[in-house]
Amino acid sequence: MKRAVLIADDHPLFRDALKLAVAQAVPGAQIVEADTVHSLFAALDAHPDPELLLLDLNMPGAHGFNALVQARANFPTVPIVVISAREDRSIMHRALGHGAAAFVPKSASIDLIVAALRAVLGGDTWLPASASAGGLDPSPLDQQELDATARLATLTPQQFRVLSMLSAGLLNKQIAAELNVSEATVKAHVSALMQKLGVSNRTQAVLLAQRLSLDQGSGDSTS
Amino acid sequence: MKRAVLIADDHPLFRDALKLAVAQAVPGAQIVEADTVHSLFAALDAHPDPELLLLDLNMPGAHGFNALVQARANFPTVPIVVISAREDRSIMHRALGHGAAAFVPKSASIDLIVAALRAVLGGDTWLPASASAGGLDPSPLDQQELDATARLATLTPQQFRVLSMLSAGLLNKQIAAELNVSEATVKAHVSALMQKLGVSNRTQAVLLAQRLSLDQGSGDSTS
DNA sequence: GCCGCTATTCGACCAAAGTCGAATACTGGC
DNA sequence: GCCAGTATTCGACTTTGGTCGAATAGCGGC
Repeated sequence: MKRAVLIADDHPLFRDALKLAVAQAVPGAQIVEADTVHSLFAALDAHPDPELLLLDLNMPGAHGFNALVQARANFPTVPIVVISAREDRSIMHRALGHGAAAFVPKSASIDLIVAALRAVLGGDTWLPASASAGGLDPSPLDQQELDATARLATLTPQQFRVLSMLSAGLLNKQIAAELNVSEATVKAHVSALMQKLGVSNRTQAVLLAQRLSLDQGSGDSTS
Repeated sequence: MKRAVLIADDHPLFRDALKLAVAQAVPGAQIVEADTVHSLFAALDAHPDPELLLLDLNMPGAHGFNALVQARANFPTVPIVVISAREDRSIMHRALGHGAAAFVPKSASIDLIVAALRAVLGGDTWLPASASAGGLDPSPLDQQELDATARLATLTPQQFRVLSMLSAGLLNKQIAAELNVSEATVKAHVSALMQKLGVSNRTQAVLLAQRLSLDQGSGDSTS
């Protein structure tokens, strides 16, 4: 059986465009589509070792780099090409910092996308020319953010699910019902993930998770 | 005793510029300065009924519209002129939506600032020309955000302090020590503010508070 | 196969969070 | 001054959250 290529984007038209690009870069590939974060992970469970994952940062259920970080944590071997409508250099470098193999702006031409996919399949990383143009810092990727990402990456799949439910403000009881386990189990997961994240209560865990979820472009402080 | 004019900005040079403007608009005014959110509220306690408050959105301790909302909640009668380095129309209208009487970009000339101060002292609201230029929507100010702001505005001063400490991930015990009250009191405040915010546990309260703290300009979804 | 490692699960126990009722104090209107 | 409404405070009780120790299951290496 051929290894699959996963396309995760909530916009059908854009998925079609990506399919064209994939067909050129990986002739005969089995293409699997997802339009939400939930269906993406369902697809990943069904195809645990895809050749490539094309991931839109702005999908229903996706907040900031959460989906990327979670995918990287659970399927570390899958090369991920991040797609986004935002094109600032900051977000490109942060995507790579979070483990993406390439960043493709939605405004890119098919040819450019194909070039990116080929580079990634060859084991390279890839960025559009605009990412390095303009000089200035190559984005040190905020130390706190790097740290937080490293911690998040050590979470197990279940712990990830629990954390995301924590971040929705759910009670342990509700999480237990959702996951069909006992409340004791949820508590154990919460304890474990809090230790990994280096925090001492659920609120701090949620706060840490939130920091990765929001792309506050900011960059103010001019006077 | 003359009523005071408060200037809250962390940049000394810019405070000087604002002082010049205030001196022109309110001759002989007693000017009180603050460079952090903390010192701003100390100044408000010392001068509970200032004639005017000039507030920079980007100060140490200030996250998003929090300082503005908190000041409005505790000192509803004080007209507030918001200062910011950001100049997008969105932020201007949101500032007014959160109760500011005027919005002044940091790039504005002294004359413009004076005009704004005079308008506010006369009871008017004031926006730079660029706020209405460019057509498009007059900013419906996200329904959720309006709602959250309305709820936050009903909090008492103590409840506000408690909420901000909740948002730092502190335990009730730590908050109690900080405020020199018993843990039971903190719990009572937490219960009260949760009811006002329409949430059922501290994590949800923190989540709601966070939503107002981050100005993620976003506005994506182009394909 | 056997062993060590980790993920997942759980129950029992203690600590923290949240509810309820109530007392005190302060404010603004009459 | 008096009253109504609200802010602030607290103790007692209940619910939820978090720790500890432990059992089971799966996975990769030797």
